Amino acid sequence: MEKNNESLHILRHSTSHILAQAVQSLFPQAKLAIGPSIENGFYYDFDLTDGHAFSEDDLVKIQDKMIEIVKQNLTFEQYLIEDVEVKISEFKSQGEIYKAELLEEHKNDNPTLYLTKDKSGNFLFNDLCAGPHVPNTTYIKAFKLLKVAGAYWRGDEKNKMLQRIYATAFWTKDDLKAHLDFLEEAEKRDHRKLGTQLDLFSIREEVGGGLVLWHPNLATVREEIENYWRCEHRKRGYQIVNTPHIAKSHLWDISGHTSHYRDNMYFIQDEDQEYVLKPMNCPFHILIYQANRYSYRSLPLRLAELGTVYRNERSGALAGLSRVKGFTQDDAHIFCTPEQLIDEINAIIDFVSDTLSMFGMTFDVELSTRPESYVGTIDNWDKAEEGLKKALDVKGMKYEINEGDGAFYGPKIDFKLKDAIGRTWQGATIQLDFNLPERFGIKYQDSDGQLKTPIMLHRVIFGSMERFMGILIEHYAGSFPTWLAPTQVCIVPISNEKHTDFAQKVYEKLNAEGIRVKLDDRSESMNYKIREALQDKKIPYVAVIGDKEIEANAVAIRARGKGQIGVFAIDEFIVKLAQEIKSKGHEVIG
RNA sequence: GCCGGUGUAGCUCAACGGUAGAGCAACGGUUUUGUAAACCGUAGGUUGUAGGUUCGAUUCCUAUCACCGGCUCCA
Repeated sequence: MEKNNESLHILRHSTSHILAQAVQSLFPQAKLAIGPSIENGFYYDFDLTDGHAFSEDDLVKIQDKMIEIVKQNLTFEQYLIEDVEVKISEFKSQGEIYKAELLEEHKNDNPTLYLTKDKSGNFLFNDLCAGPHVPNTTYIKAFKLLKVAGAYWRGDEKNKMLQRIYATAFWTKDDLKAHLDFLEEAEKRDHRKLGTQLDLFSIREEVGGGLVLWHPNLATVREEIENYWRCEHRKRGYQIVNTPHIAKSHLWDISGHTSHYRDNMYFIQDEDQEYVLKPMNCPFHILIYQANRYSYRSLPLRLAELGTVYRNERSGALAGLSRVKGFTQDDAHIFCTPEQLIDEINAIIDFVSDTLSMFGMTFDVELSTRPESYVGTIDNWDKAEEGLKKALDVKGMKYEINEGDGAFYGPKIDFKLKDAIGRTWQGATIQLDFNLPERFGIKYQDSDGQLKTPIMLHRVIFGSMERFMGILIEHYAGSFPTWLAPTQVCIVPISNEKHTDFAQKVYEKLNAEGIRVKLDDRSESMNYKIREALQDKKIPYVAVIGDKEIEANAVAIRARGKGQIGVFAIDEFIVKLAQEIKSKGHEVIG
C-alpha cells in the first residue's frame, strides 16, 4: 500500500474501526455512531447509553485495548449486505439505532459491512462502512487518542449529545511524534498564553466573559495596525466615519435586526424608550448616506469605520480574543450602482489579499449563500449570489460553497484564516446586500434621470481587531516584527554606575525619533536583562552600552533569536531601525 | 445553550478532610557586571463566589460565575 496523503485517510479510518472495536469490547453498552477520518486525524462518536462519561483514564485503557487488538493481526474484510431490511432490524435489535439510521439512508447504495477477522477466521467486530480499509492491522503502527468531547448526533443540537473521541494515526512512529510535537509547539503559541506572558490583554470575571481589556502592549500593536488601516483606506478611496454605540430599537426594526438578529442583541431600557447596543454598524452608515443626495456620478460611496459592536454569544462559544462579546470591526460599507459592482468587489478582494500577504498569512475562500432566516426577495438573493460568484470567477479565485451560511441580509465571500493549531477563523468578509438599501429606501439618480436603489457591500478586512490580534499573536508566536513590537529597543548599560548617563542620552535620542525604546537601569546583571528582553519580552533589539560604545558613540546590538549582530554608530542604528519600521516586517538590521 | 474537565499568591504549579507550600515576578539589601537567569533577605492567599455536610472543608455535596477541550453558532 502506497503511503501518501490519500492512503493516510484510509489508515486513519481503519484505526477508527479499531477504536470502535476497543470501546465496544470495554464498554459493551456503547452504541456506534460515525467515525470518519478528518484533517490531522480521526474521531469516533459513541452513545454510552448508561450515562458513563469517558475519562482520561478510560482513554488510556482504550488505547491499550487497541494495541492489543492490533497485535492480533486481524484482517479487514468487506461484506456486502444482501438483505438490507434484515440488517436494519438486526441493528435495531442490538440497539445500534445510529447504524440503523445510516443504513436506512444508504439502502440503495449497495451498503457494505467491514469485519475484522482473526487468524482462525473468527469475526470479531463489524461496522457499517463503505471502506476502503488497510488489508490488516499490521499497518496500524502509530496512533494516539487525544481527547474526549461532546458532539451532537449529526451535528444537530436537537439530537442527543454523543461522546466523541478524537485521535490521530500515522504510518510511522516518527510521523506521529512529529505531529504531537507540532501540537505542543502550537500550544506555546496560543494567544491566550502569550497574552498573559507578554502582558498583552486580560479578560476579567468582574467585567464579564468575552470583554477584553487591552493592556498597553497590545494597544500599541493595535494602534500601529489602525494607523496603517486608516492610511490604506484613504489611499483606496474610502472616507472614515464615526457612529454611536446605541440607537433606538426602531432603527433595528427598519434594518430587520430585531426580527432576524434578536438573540445576539443587547437591549437597553431608558424610561419608555428602548435602545439597542449596536451589533453592527451598517444602519448608521446607511443613515449617513441618507444625509445627502447621490447620483451615479458620485458613487461609489465608501464609508469606513473602526466600529465597536456588542453581540450576545451563547455562553460556551467564547474563546480568548477569537470569539468575544464586544469587538471592533474594521467595517466599511460601499454604496454603488449595478455597473460598478464587480469592480468594487474585485477591489475589495485585492485589498484583502494585499493586506493579508503583507502579514505573510494564507487564507481559504468560501462563498456563503442564503440562510434560513433572511430578508428580501429570492430574486434579489439569486442576483447577489451570482454577483459574488462572478467576481470570484473573474479573479480566478478558488472557493468552496457554504450553503445557508450567509448573513440575513445578503450572501458573502468569507476569507478563512488559520491559527497556530490549524483552527480556521473567519477574518475578512464581503457581503453583498440588495435588501437593506431597499428597507431604508435609499436612492441615487441614474444617468437616465430615474431614482434607483443602490447596491450595498458590507466588508471587513481584519474582521475584528480582537480576533485579528489573536491570529497575529499566534502567527508571530508573540515575536512581533519591529513595526508592531510594543517595545522596539531595550537599552542595557553594562554598569549602571559608569554607563547609565550615556545610555540615558541614547534613550532620549531614540525616543525623540519616535522609536519605542526602554532603558533598563535596574540593578540586575547584564545577562539577566538581555535574557528578559529578548526571550521573555520578545523585544526585537537590545542595545548594550559599555566603555567601548561610549568611546565610539555607538551601541552593540543583539537581535531577538539571532544573538550579537554588531556594533553600530548610534545614528546609523537609528536610520536602519527607521527603515525596518517603515518596511513593516522586512528585516533591515543585521 | 449542550457534553466533559478545571478554578489555590501577579505568573507557573504543589498540598486533597486536620485552618496552605515552592519557583519566577515584586519589595529591601549586597553586587556594578562585556553579551540569553549574580547573591541574601522580606512580604504576599477568607484556596472563583454563595450555600450545605462535618467537631473540622482548599479537599466532599449543591448552586452560581469564569475558563479549558469540543458540539452548535459566529467577526
